[in-house]
Amino acid sequence: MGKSGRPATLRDVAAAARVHPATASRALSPSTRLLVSEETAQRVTEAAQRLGYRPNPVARSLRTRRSHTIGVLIPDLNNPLFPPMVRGLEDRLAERGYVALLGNTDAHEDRERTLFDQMRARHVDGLALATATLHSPLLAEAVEAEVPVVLMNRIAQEYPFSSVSVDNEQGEKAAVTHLALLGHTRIGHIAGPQETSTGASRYRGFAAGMAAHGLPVADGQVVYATAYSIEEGQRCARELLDRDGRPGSPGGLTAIVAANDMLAVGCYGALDELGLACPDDMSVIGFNDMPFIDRLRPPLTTVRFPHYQLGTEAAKLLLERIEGDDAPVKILYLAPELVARGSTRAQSASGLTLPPSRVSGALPGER
Amino acid sequence: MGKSGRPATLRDVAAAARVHPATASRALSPSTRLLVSEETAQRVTEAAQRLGYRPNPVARSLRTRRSHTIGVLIPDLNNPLFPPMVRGLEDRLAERGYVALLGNTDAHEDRERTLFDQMRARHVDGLALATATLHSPLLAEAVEAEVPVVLMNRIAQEYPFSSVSVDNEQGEKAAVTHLALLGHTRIGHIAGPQETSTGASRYRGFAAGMAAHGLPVADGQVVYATAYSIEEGQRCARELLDRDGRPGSPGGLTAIVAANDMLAVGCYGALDELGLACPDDMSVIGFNDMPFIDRLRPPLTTVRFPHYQLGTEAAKLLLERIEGDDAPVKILYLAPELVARGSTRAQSASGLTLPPSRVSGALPGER
DNA sequence: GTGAAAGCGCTAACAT
DNA sequence: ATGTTAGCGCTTTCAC
Repeated sequence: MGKSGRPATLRDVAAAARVHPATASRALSPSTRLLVSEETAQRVTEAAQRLGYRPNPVARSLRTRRSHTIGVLIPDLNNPLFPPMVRGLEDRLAERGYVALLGNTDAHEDRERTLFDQMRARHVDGLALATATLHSPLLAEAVEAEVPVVLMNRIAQEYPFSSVSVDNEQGEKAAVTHLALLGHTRIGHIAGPQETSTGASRYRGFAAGMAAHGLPVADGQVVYATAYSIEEGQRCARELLDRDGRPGSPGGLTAIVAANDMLAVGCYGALDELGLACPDDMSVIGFNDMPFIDRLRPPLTTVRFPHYQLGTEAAKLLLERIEGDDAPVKILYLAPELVARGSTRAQSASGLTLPPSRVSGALPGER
Repeated sequence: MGKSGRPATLRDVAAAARVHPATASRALSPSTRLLVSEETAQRVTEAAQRLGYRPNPVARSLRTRRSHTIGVLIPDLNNPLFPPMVRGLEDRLAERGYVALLGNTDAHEDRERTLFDQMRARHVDGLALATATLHSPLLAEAVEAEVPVVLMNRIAQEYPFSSVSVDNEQGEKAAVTHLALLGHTRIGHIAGPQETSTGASRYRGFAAGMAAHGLPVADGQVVYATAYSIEEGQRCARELLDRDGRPGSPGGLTAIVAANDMLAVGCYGALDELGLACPDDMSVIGFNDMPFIDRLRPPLTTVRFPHYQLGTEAAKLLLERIEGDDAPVKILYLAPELVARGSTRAQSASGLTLPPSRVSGALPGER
């Protein structure tokens, strides 16, 4: 802060260093510093220091047409998946002098449109999109406006956008393998909403996993949730157990693969209602490894989803596109990781529960 | 978007409407629209529409020295308290055309300083601070720089800052009352870090509650956590139970009031270790009503903290100070609410557990 | 190596 | 009611 009260400008620094403002500008910008004699550069730097000069990013943006601002669109910050993702993104962006403008769409189409427009108006240098309902108009506009975009946990093949997602199919397949190695053969699936890419790909992973282990999937063995909520999980689990008979009864399920942790928590509720115990009567496995999910009784076995890294990687890809001259579009997949906890347990072929075994230790990527 | 490719500027609009740019500016700004004839205003608006004109907020900021941006400093977005708070803030700010710049300090002093400076450099119109380690230098600087500030869940009497917080003392007192009405008399407290305002005020609330019910507090009956973490909760609970003897033994505790939910979850862990059951052997009560805390076994009785409203109210107070000419500084307290769940249960004077009773229904504000 | 001049897009004071 | 002028603070040609 200058003595004067109002913050020092480049002009003030130039005056103090007895040079032209343009020279001061050159001396202070790392990229142009070599255009200026070492001696004057020194003098300017020192003057800036003395006056507590801080460049005005607004003026700079006006001139350079770069705002050093990234728009981030997510459905809802309260969904526990997003805070770590956003932190990853912001941490990485901050390192490079960017800040994030966050918008919650609540999966509302017009809210999404409004936020998109507002961010464009604020001249964001790039966009990171994690919204579930991502409609082509937005993407097409982004292409036309040449705004760099990175997609988080979403893929849009038809657009030239980098994206980073977790390999959901592979993760859900690993979940099935985990159960299969524990001796389960009659495994149900609570699928996520099929219009979401996670719901669809995890369902594919489930089917692929079952097929890989030669396990049949009967009609009633999959129930589709209409939302990723505890209530839906409970409803679907109820339906699954009704249809296929309770565990213990012939042909009854012995395990449920839920498309995410919330649905798995719903399973716990349904099992409670029916007086069944997890994992004794039924093994349950989730997806995401949400915070505190390891504190439930029993601690939930789940497929960990590296949320924070999803954010940092997305930031990297986006910055590449923004700053690199010719960075290619990249489609990045992060490997999920099975986390075995107390909600899954070995099962004999006869339908009797076995004591916990070490067989699960053989799974790659497990901890 | 104009045909030309590059976005339309005010100049373009003015040209299209055959008026001077200044007139176009007046016609487009709600506050100055009355200075212009209805007819030309119409013409300008239409031209703007046609050209897809969007004002450049950067240029506007440079001119008006208002950025319509608010800096928000929190310790860590991953802490489940903050997402709802931030959403409340952002939702309210968005209504008024403001956006939030979010910064995570991780309770790191220099990180806080860096972020503070960056936000000042970006000319935020105001600051919302929820950082735990809030040092006077920052506050003093904010005063000097005349940046409006609102404190969230913090109070700094010595500064002219509005603040909104939950009445922690009152909330913790209600927790004690809940237990007292259930018949508990030997109640321990796991206090939060005493250098945080929440830790200190909840401790006061605990003491006040005990006093109000004529219950003595022996020396070993309070243990101080050094952090709001599950691990610390577990450590403290262990210590509490060691010191005062297990429940059942004469003089042993029958209930624990933890200064927040994380610490309460730690209690669950310690009870598990010792082979004790909650609520049969020991009642436990938390603070915050974190998401999913109602899904633990047993569901945690806790003091609900209206996080979202804390955010919305903070936004209101801040905008008042920014936009109002002479809005006074306000210190706002939000009332907490006791949420009775399965982790607390009635206790006879003799130390025997009674079946659940309805007595707790009498508590005001309970649900 | 440095200075001069111009301009990013907008708005506010002043003039008419 | 509208046009003129100027300038927010910075960077970037272009001269010298």
